[in-house]
Order: sequence, then structure tokens, then C-alpha cells
Amino acid sequence: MALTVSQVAEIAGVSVRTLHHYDEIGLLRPSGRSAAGYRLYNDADLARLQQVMFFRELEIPLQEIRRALSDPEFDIAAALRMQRQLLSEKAARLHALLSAVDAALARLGNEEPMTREEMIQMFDGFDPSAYEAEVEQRWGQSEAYQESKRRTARYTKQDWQQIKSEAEATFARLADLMTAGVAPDAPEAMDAAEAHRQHIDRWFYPCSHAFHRGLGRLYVDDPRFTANIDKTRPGLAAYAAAAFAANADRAKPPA
Amino acid sequence: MALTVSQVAEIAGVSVRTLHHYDEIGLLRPSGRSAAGYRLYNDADLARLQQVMFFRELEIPLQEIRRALSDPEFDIAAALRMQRQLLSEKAARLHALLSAVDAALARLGNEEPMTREEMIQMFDGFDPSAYEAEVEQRWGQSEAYQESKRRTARYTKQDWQQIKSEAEATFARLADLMTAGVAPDAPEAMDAAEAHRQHIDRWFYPCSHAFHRGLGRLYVDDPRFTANIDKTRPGLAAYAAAAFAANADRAKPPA
DNA sequence: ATAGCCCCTCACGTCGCGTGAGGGTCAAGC
DNA sequence: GCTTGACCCTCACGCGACGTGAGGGGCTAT
Repeated sequence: MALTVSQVAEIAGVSVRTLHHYDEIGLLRPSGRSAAGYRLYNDADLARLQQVMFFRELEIPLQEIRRALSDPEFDIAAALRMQRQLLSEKAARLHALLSAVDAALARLGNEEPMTREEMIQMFDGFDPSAYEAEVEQRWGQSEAYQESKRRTARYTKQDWQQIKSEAEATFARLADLMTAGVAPDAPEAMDAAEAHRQHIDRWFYPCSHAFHRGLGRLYVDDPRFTANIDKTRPGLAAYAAAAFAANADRAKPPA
Repeated sequence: MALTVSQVAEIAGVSVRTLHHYDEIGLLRPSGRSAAGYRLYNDADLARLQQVMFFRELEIPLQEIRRALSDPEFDIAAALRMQRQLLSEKAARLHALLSAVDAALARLGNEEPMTREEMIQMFDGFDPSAYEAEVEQRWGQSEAYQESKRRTARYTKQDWQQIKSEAEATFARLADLMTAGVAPDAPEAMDAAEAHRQHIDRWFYPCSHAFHRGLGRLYVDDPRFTANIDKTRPGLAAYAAAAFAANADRAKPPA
């Protein structure tokens, strides 16, 4: 019943070198050796290899796998949850990439052999250079800002169009409410604020209610934002800020 | 307008070391140096960095990116298609992993602290040991077989259920056509054959029309396959083989 | 006894950087 | 004019999970 390296390798679909490696780092030591020093694996070794491969497939570092398998107290659930989180982020990133590639291919299909410059256009569908430096100062190295930069770098032109129209829609909704004389802490206004928060959360960075309230303040404090927003309707920036704050209070009432 | 490493790093969201590295390997050499030897990047350099980051995000090796950017004849479309394929496979794999993790977590939530052995069960939802040796002989070390082994090792129990029901559906479709007296080279039969081919292609290995034809032959030549398929309806294996061949001819007519 | 395939142990290579070590540069404040 | 601190430079080793020989022994069959 004792199997040699190549047999185990074949069964498990890994390379011989991989088995050597796992032996070296103490992740999977064969239970026996032949007289000539050949590694000999029994059923228990195979079972352990299965476990190793499971965790490896989840992209858990080998060292951690080793610890996990040796520690009977190891919290598998916690590890799985962490890993799940990591995997779903990776998946989301992959989907964004796929649509970026599709967009690129679509263009390639239609017209002339798209230049590389055109391709890049997809990636700077908006012009960050004007605001970027100052935004940086205000938001500093905040997590949110970093995350936003990471995310936005990946959006395609199509994405940007959708983002823009969505953003306009939420502000239009707020503008209508304002014109109708609805108070910014009315439920409808708060709902519109919430829609905006989710928009940010979806497209830019994880946006808590508290953070959203801060964003509202920025809209009135920073003349560039104020000017841009008040183009839709004068006073909208202040109205939006009040609605954001009310919505934040609704979610987590002030102490 | 000339930027130093840290400025470029900040803008692009990469590390200084990364820029050093890209310089070292000739992927992105700054267009200038200051008197003191500082790297100085201009707008063209930034543009090139954008391109590099685009391809890098697609997980293309840096060396290939370098070649791509230096070769004006480089077929971007082909590269994108290849990369798309690769990415979508990765995404599929990730989703399988996610559901595997979810399944594991679900069990963990309910019952006793699930044993590792239970966890592994997910991974051998089917029993390949019975056929494996012989299949190996027939298909030998073929690329397809290796690829299939690699892929199938990763499917979860859920996946297998879906695969199984999909497979049954395609064979049921063929069985219906056969009973209805439709010729195996009729369009409907060829469409059903094509559905089966895509099923294989999706779940097991890249399955060309030619390869699919060979698969059909295997279904009639190998009594184990024949018996299993003819359980649904006697003669179905032969009918399927004929339909596969017809479908292959349709895709690429015989010389 | 020879051939051919298996096995072993070093040990260096790969990729995309991270992370110092050791030292020069530059603008600002004292 | 000198120090401070934030930049910049060039080596050069480290990492993670193996790949890929090199050099040598073992096993089995003809």
C-alpha cells in the first residue's frame, strides 16, 4: 500500500518536486522510507495531502496550512471567513478586469486597430489632475482615499458613464426634493441621501454613514465641490449635506 | 514637468521600488536623469506607465508587456482574447472556491465542528477510481486529459450536481430527438451535440470539434461508456456519436 | 551486464517586487 | 555655514512555491 513520490504525484495531480518541497518544509513528511531512502506514502499521508490541497486551493500560505493542520485548536471557521472575504474581493477585481477587457475588445472589433493611446483613455475617463493634489491634502492618506484611487484606476469608460449618470440621478432627486420644499431630514430626502451613499460605496470606497456625513461637509466647505453641485440648483450642496447628516443620524442616532 | 520617483509613485499608486524595478528590467526607463542621478519622468513616461499598469492588471508577465509595448506589430487583440480566456477561467475557479468555502462554513455553523475529513468529501463528490486507470491508458498523457484532471479536482459538490444535471439534460435532448426519428445529422441533433461539446468545454477541458468527434467514437467503442449512456435509451451512444460527427463536419466540413 | 526508468540530495533560477544597508542630494531652519 | 530631515541613489539579499537541471545511486527486465 506504500506509494512512491511519482505515484502520489500522479494521483494527486501535483509534481514530484512539490512533494519534495512539502517534505522539506515539514508540511507533509512521508510516514516511511524504503531501505534505499525512497519516500513512501501511506493512506494517512494521502489524506493529509488532500487537506493540504484543499487549503492551498484557497490560497492559504503553506506555513499557515502547516500550523492549521498541526494545531487541534485552530479556528477553521475564522480562517475560512477571512479567506472567503479575500476570495470575494479577488473575484470582484477579476470581473472588473473582464469587463475592461471586453470593452477593449469591443472597440477593437469595430473600428481601426485602436491605438494604445485610445486604450488608455478608458482609464482616465475623468481628469483627476486638477483636484487631485488638494483632495490628497484634505483626505491625506486616508484609507478611503487610497481605496478610491485603487478602484477608480480600474474603471472603464463605460463604467464612468454609468457612474456619472447615476450620480446625476441622485443629485437630481435631491434637487427635486429641495425645490418641492421637502425638509432635508424628511424620509424621502434621507432615502435619496442613502442612495448617494450607496453609490459612493459601490463605486469608490466603503462609505460609512459617518464618512458620508463628512463628505456632505466637504461639499459645502470646498468651493470647487460647492460650485459644481450648485450648478444643478443653487443651494443644493448645503441641502445635500443636511440630508446626508440626517441620514447618518437615522442610521445611528447621535448620543 | 519632470517628476521624481516618489511623485510618480504617488500618482500611479505603485511603490518606488516598483519603478526602480521597471527601470532595471527595461520596462520603463525614465526619459531623463538629474545632475545628481535622480530619475526624471515626463508625461510620455507616465503614459507608458499607464499602459504597463493596464497590462499588469491583466496579469500579463512584465517581460511580455515589454515586448508588447516595443513591438509595433504586436497583436493586441489576440493578446486580449487570450487574457480574457485566462481571466474568465480564474474567475470561474474563484466562484467554485467561494461556494466551496460557503458550503464549509454552512456546515460549520450548523453542527459540530466539522472534521477535516468531511471537508475533503466535497472534493471527491464523484468516484473516478473505477475508470481512471483505463481512461488514462486510452487518453494517455493527452493535454485534454491532464487539463480535465486539473479542473475537476477543483469542483465542489454543488458544481458536480450542476454538471450532472446539465449532462443529463443534453443527453435527454438527444434521446428525444432519436425517439422522434430525427436523423443524427439534422440541425436539431447537431445543435444538441454542440450543446454537449460546450458543456465539456466549459467544465472539463477545451474541447474542439475534432476532439468531440473522438469522444463520440469513445462512447461507442468503450462498453462502459456505451452501457452507461444506453441506460437512458438503447442506441443513444451510437446516435450521439453520429450527431457529434455531423456537428464536427458542420463546423469544419471534411476535405 | 546493460538499458531505461525510477529515486535521492544539493543547489541555483524564477517573478515581482519588499526591505534594508550604506551613502550622496537638497531645501529649510538655526 | 551647519545641521536636520526628507528625499534620492546603487547594491544585494529575502520571499513563496516551487521549476529545473546536475550528479549519483537503485530497481527491474531483458
